[in-house]
Order: sequence, then C-alpha cells, then structure tokens
Amino acid sequence: MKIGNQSAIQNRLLRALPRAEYLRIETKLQQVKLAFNDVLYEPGDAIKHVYFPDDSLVSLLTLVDDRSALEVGMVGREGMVGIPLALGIDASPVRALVQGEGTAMRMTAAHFRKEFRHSLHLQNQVHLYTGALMSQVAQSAACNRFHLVEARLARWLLMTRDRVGSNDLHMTHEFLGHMLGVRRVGVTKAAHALKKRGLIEYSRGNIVILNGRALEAVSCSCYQMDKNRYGQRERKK
Amino acid sequence: MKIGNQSAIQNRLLRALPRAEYLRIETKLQQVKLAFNDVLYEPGDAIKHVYFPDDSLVSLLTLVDDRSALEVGMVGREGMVGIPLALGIDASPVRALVQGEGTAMRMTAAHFRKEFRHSLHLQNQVHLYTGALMSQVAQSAACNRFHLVEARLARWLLMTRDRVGSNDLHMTHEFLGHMLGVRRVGVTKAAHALKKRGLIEYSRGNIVILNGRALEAVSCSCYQMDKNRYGQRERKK
DNA sequence: ACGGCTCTGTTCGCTTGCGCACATACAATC
DNA sequence: GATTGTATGTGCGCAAGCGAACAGAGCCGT
Repeated sequence: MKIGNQSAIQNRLLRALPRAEYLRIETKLQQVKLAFNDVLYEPGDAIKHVYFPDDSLVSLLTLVDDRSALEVGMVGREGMVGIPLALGIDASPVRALVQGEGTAMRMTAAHFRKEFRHSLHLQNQVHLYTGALMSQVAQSAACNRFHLVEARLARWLLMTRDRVGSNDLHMTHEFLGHMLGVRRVGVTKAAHALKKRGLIEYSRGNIVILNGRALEAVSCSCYQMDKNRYGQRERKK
Repeated sequence: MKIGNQSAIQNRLLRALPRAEYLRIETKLQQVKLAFNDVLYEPGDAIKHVYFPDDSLVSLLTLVDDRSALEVGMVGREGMVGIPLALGIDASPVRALVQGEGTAMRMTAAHFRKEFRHSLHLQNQVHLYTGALMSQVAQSAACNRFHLVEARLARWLLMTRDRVGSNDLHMTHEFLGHMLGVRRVGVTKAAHALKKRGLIEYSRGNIVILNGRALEAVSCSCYQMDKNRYGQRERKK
C-alpha cells in the first residue's frame, strides 16, 4: 500500500520535519486510503491511530442530543487527526469523519506516543498545529452563532477547496446540513441563491466553485481568518 | 502582595504538581488580584503573563465583526489562562476577560516558558488541561448553535457557580448577553422565566442561584458534559 | 430631596430558520 | 424504458431571536 516517495511528502506537518527525523518516523507510517464517510473516531473512542492527511480531508464534529451534528474543525494536509494523544489524552472528544476522499499517512497510537516523546521537532509542529486548531474551533463557534447560512456555506466551500486543492467538491446538501448544523432545506436554499448568482454550480452530490473571488465576498470574515491562520503557520515552518 | 501559604494552593493545576516541583515554580509566581472586567489579553496581543486562577474566573471570548462577542471557554481554578504559550504560540487568539473577581497566581511569559521546558509534570498538567479546554470549546460551539437561550443561561450560571464556589454571582444582563452572544433583552426574558419559577433571584447586577438542582434540569446536557470533563481531570491527577 | 445614571421590564414589526410534507428531477439497474 | 432510490426544489405555519425604542425602578452623589 505504500507509495512512499519521500521527496513528495504532501502533509505539511510531516514536511516541516528535518530530513533525519522524518526518515525515522517514516518507517512507522503507513499510507492508507480514506473513503468518504469513514468514521475515524466516535466521541469517547480510544484513539487507535493518528492520521496525517495528504489530499484527504477530515471533519471534526461535535454531536449533541444524539441527533444534531456540527463541524467544529477541518483537518487537511496542514494538520493531523488525533491531537488529544499529543496531550496525553486517549479518547477523542469529537467524531472524526472523512469528508474528502484521499490518502493519509497513519501511525498507531503506541508508535506516535513514542516518536512524539523522542522528537522535539515533531512536538513543536504538533503543538503549533494544536494552537491553530483551537483558534479555528473558537472562530467557528462564533461564526456558527452569528452568521447566516449563506455566508457560512460560502466559507465552508472555500475552506474545503483550499484544503483539497480543487474546485470540484463532492457532497450532498444533506451532508452539508450536518456540517453547518442546519436542515438540508436550509442548505438547498442558500446553495440555490449562490447558484443563481453564478458563484457555484451543482447537481446530485457534485459542487463546483465557479467564482472563488465572488464567493469570498459573500463569505464571512471568518474565511479570511482561516487563511491568515494557516498562512502564519506556513511562514513559521 | 503574596499571601503564599503553600498548604492552601487553590489552583488545581498547580496543586497537582509534586511538592518539589511546586516549590521551585512557586518562586516565580506572584499573587495578583483580578478585577471584574479586566482584560488580560485582546486577540492578537502578545501574552505577557500566564494566570492560574485561585477563586477568580476568566472568560475566553471570540470577537466577531467588531461588535459581537461569544464566550468559548471559561477558566477557573481548574485551569490556566495563556495556553497558547505552552504550544509555542505567542499571541492569544481570543480576548481573556475577568468575569469573576478574585485572585490568581501569575507568571511572566519568559519564566513560564523556562519552567515549562524543565518540568515534565507541569507539561503533563498543562497538556491535559489543554485537551479539556479544547473539548469545552467544541462543546460550547454546538451548544451555542442548538440550544435555547434559557437552557444556555442555566448552564452558564451553573458552570460559573461550580468554578467560583458560590451561589452569589455578580454580573448584569448586559454582560451575560455578551457571554451568550445574544441581546440583553434575550437574557432578561430568560432570566425572568427562571426567576418566576423560583430557580434564581436577581437585581441590579446580583444573581443568586436558589435551586441548583432544578436549574440543572432546565440546563442542557452540555452542563453534564462539563461536570464529567473536569471530574475526569480530577481523577487523573 | 433631587437629578442623573444604570439596570431591568416590555412592546412592535421583522427575519431566519425550524419541522413537516410533498413535488420534481436525475441516475442506476434490470 | 419502467422502476426504484436518492438528490434537489418548494410551500406552509410556527417559534426564537433581532433591532429599535421607551418606561419604570433602584442606586448614587450632591
């Protein structure tokens, strides 16, 4: 299953490691394919593996009252899934759901704990990312409270595009409803409005961003915050 | 200003340290009084000090569109203010606002970085708390999205009571509005309903919880989650 | 005792989003 | 090409919360 060509490390967290560190860690990594709708952890589950997405995309969802869900974080190639392990916590507080099909590098919890202890560089990278993720979660809390569905939808599409690196996204309105914490109908209405203005196009589970620039104008300021957040991390590496 | 009697360490994070570790760290700590409405950091500010609350209470707020605010986390004696520093990040992503007057132990950023590097126990405690805080932020994101003002108000009063250890709270409806991300009028209506049922009493900036049990019944499940979360940390120490 | 200030109570019209229900498309399969 | 399943469009009545405005009520200083 490994395709390992080290000169093409896609995950930025891994790519930021010094070569020697990476080579040692690399022996514990396994490339896996993540399929749409896979659940990596449920809330309360022990974390068995950590994941460093390549071109895949994972959503972190808080579940509430056993029916509603809300995305509180989004992890792509800029991050890692399984942060609690790095904090000495064994169970995930959220559901981790594969939202964009693709590959990721995976490591067992035991290996991760060991490597993490031994590599200061890995610690630094993971800690920086943890901070960025917290900031993202806090931002999205406020966004979900104050902004209208249409703006949030626009933000979400843009953030997803930035992470998967493509204007073609694959998900239904129903799915988007779970991410944004609204009914499917609410998504349909908002998407329809965006479509009418020529910003996006969609049909039966495929969404295409036609005019990203204009979509940014519709989206709330939270999208800019997200760009800056990961822009900062880039520079820091 | 120091009143230091080490056998009465109030902050649980500090109290969980081995005696020897604590004694070394203690020399860098300074007891300060935090006054209601003090702002410890604004978003983007460099973090100059970290704070370990004793009986004070600090709210973490995300600001949005320069007008609205939303509380995303609450730090009392169970935690620390200034977590980003422990992750290698110098700036706070949120506003830290003193919400309950009292004392806290404070350390400069430089001292904290040094002590943190040298003390595995401190690292462990701070990391565990970081995980708990993330979980709290994620939970409150969902809560703010799905639950009604009345339930959220009840939750908020209970969480505050648990942290300050008193049924007498001091804040106006206006202030609560900023915490919950709603208008003052919304708070007044919800508070009025709770008062009518005999669960709380209030007047001009003073709120008294009369019947905590009944208030729990009104509050959403998120309050139970919070109790469990910090219950777990207690056991882990 | 008075005036001013802050806090709380109440109202009005409006928008967003909800829950429910059903109508229409498109896709895949046999 | 008829059937089935899934994805999207639309309508209805309703509730929560918004922005704005104003009225009363408690507290303070002079």
